[in-house]
Amino acid sequence: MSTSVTSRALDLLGAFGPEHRALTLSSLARRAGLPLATAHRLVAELHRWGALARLDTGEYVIGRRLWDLGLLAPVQAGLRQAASPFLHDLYGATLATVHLAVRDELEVLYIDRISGHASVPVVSKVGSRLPMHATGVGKVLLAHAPEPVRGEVLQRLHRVTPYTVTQPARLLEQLRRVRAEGFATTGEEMSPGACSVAVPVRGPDGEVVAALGIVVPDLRRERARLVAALRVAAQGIGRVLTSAQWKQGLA
Amino acid sequence: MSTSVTSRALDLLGAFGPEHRALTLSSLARRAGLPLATAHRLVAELHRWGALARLDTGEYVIGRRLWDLGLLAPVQAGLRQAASPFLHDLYGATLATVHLAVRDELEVLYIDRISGHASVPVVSKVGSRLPMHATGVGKVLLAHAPEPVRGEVLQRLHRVTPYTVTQPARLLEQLRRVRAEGFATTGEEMSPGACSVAVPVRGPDGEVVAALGIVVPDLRRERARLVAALRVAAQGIGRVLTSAQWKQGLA
DNA sequence: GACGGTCCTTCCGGCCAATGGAAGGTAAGT
DNA sequence: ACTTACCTTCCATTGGCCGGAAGGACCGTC
Repeated sequence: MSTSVTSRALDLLGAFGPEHRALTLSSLARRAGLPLATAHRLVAELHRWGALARLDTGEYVIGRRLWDLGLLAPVQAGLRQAASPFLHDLYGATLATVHLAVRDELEVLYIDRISGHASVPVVSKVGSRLPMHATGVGKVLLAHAPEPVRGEVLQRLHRVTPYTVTQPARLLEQLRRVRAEGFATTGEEMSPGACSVAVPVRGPDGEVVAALGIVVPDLRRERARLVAALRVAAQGIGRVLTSAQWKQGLA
Repeated sequence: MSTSVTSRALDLLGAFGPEHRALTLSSLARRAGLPLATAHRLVAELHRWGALARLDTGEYVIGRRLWDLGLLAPVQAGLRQAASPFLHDLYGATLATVHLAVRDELEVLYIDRISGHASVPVVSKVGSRLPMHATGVGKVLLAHAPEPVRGEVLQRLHRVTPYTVTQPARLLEQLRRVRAEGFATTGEEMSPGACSVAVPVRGPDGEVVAALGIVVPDLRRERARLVAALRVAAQGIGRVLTSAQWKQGLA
């Protein structure tokens, strides 16, 4: 055993997640694998510092101080900053949910998002990770990912909705077309009633550094217009991405 | 002394701030008031867990794992979510930098922000805190703050630019007008070349829960139109803010 | 090429702070 | 009144933390 105090405290923080935003002391202890008394002491300390806050129900949640800290993280800061205005343009032109995402290991990491009043409800949130084979931005990133990654992902095509592509051969063919045509689409493959289009964002050296996508209820009618708008925005982002700003993002 | 290990680790994290996003090991140790060897051990542990990341320069920055955690914090989550679409509308209508802010003790805390291509460069950032007496959103929040808070703030009107209002009597008169007219303005009081207009966002019970503001290079020409647009957006946000969604935000 | 500076990393024995079982208190459900 | 589940406090034991010191890497400067 011999786990250090620090790592225990961190494990308590790690017990929080998208599915577990509010936890009682005892569930925190359980999830972190700590004796209740120990968890109690550590949680009290985290709470005193402001890393955790306590709701009036007695449950603990991530505190404001960690929110502050999180915002300081240089997670693709250069990319986010460069892309922000273009995302707004794109939203203005389409009034659809707009996504900016990068690849994180075998998943898609959503870096920024805009959704308006009438947008289709979608699962994604800034900071959330979703499977690559079932999202528009995911397919774009997968199509341009290094071969080993693609291999790994193709082995684990789990079904999300009835329309999710789960046959490796079929997905491979789609990826080929993504590279050839320069955009990817999905049709209710991640969540019912949501279709998406996405294009690659290319950095100064021409390599794909991110994907830009939008989610709409129906794709058939104006795919051409959407792809055009996406391309304009993606090119704009790429132009702004000088290597100076870009170096900040870390793996 | 007798500072616990955990609080020492947290102090190391607390050494980061808007002005100090990247720190070397030794400056971390200095800022946290820890012996180098101790800091080294703790930082290594934080790094291993992913709370800190290391740039290729050897400096440490806040890591992705803390970014993830921070996004889980329910810091005005209900408000942010409710307001988001209206912020975009507002940006679309004005093409100016748009701010959503709440009061945090004696300062303004920026909850969300949109800035486009041509917007005036401004200091604010999501998560940053600025003085209330020199910003549009600040004046709105101050005008509707409880008396003790207003008293405190009026005693500390430090000058930021040559145009900053530093006479308590004059600011009080402005706040009176803010309450009467329903909007606040600033003219280069926080940063040169930036003027702002802001209006209150009222919750279900009519109390002021946030402020909505925009920053423009010049105010004289279309103040009326901007105020009108702001009011529409603020009312929209207020309407969406059911008490159910609102309870999440914590002090 | 020796020197002064700043940085990072490793080591290890003394000592003190973290540990966690146990007991007591609260609250809700049966 | 019993049961279950939660939170909080206490304290004797002990094992992990502490941090001075030593060593190494990497600048620039003389």
